[in-house]
Amino acid sequence: MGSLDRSLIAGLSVFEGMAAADLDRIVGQARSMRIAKDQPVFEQEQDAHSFFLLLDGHVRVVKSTPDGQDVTVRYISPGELLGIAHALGRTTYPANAIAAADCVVLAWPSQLWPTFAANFPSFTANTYKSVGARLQDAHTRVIEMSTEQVEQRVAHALLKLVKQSGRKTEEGILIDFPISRQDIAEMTGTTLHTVSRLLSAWEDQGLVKSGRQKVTVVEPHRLLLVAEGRVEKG
Amino acid sequence: MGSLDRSLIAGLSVFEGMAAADLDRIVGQARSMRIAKDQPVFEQEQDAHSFFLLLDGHVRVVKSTPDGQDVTVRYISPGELLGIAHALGRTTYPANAIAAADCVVLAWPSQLWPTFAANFPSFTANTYKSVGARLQDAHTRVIEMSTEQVEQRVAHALLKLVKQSGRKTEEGILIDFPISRQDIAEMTGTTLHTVSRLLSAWEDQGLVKSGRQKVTVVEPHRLLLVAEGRVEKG
DNA sequence: GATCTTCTTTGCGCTGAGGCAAAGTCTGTT
DNA sequence: AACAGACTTTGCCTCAGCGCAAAGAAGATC
Repeated sequence: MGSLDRSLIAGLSVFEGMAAADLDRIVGQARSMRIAKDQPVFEQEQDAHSFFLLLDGHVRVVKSTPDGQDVTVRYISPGELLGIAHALGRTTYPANAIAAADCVVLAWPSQLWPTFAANFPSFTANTYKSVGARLQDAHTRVIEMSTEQVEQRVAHALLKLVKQSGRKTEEGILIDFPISRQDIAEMTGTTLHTVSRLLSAWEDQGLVKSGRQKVTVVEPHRLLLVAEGRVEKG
Repeated sequence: MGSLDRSLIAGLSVFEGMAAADLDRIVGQARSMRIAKDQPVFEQEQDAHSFFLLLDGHVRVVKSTPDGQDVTVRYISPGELLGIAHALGRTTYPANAIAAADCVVLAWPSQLWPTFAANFPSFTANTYKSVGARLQDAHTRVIEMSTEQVEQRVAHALLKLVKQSGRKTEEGILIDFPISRQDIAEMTGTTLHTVSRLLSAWEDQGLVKSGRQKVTVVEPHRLLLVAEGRVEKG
């Protein structure tokens, strides 16, 4: 596996406040893996043997319902942990994690977690801080689903993706990995048809430009107005 | 405040696996408080000065949207922690916690959290385990909101309340604290009108009995069928 | 026991958004 | 360059569930 060194992880928020020697000790126990687009990082119900850090690429976390519908729980960007089931007292993964683009991850055996927790208090604290943020996000999601119309939810979802993985282009801000209408529908609790209609309408108004598995937000400010429901239908 | 002793908390799952002496040390630093029905335990945005353990009663955790709608995040039963913002890296409470019935809580200053985390590893692990369960619940909630009809969601909500706070009576299982149609609506992302209509229909079919701020589930099994969408409308 | 307040029920009309169906478009492959 | 497969667009119809409105209980208060 060759030379993993701390430069891979130094500077990431989960490792904030840690000594270089500790980073070395942590990286030293990791295994680096490449995961091709559309391949799983881990799967729902599977024994949670490892936890991961995404170094490059994008991962989609999806839960499948008994009757076969998929709901996207979150998208993961480089620098974030995933699969930390053991840190939350679970022994299996609660969802499927699928590479939304080619990825590079670091993997640690889950049994290292207790040791890490005991020896690297700021790593632990940072990790739980990010768990707190996820819980927060999940609640925000519930609130959006409870109180907003589909149009607002889709707008919010795009803005979140843009913030998290936006890349500036001359046309606007591009969501920097392939994402289909269906994917957006699974994030917002609607159908690909409705998402398609919304994107078409927004394109007519000059808010976004979109194509096959590709969305560019042209006017984030106006899209935010839509997200906040402060725009009447035209 | 008098004599708090470990018998108050021994046996609760968050304190599982802890020595009696440690329980004493923990309880010794707590303050016990009574909170009357409809009074706040803590409020959204407020500085998270303390974290709490509910000893008796029921607490409703509610988030308010900017435009004044309320969404209930969860109901808390005796034995559960609440307000552990600091353990998740936050300095303010993320929501309002309101006594749904008269309550007794223990309170610890938040600044004790790091000490507890360092000195009582199994308490810490148990706490994060319960956070994991909450995250799980929140995701389940998102999935329900995404894939189920209102009828199923309300049925699921009632079953969850029954499981969590049900008391057997001769008529069925009573949800053991006052809960209005509005409260149920805020848990399920619908309106009190729709909840009222559903309860009326279910009452006609003999699934539940309900009254002012009171719901009794008469036939949990049949209600579960409704929750799972395996029943056609009659 | 009369009044007030809060909670609940129910009727009616409307509409946002889903289901179905079919056609269009893009990409990679042979 | 034609084909296959995957993704997207759009039209039309339908209906679950919301908004509005008004009336009906059940407690609470004095």
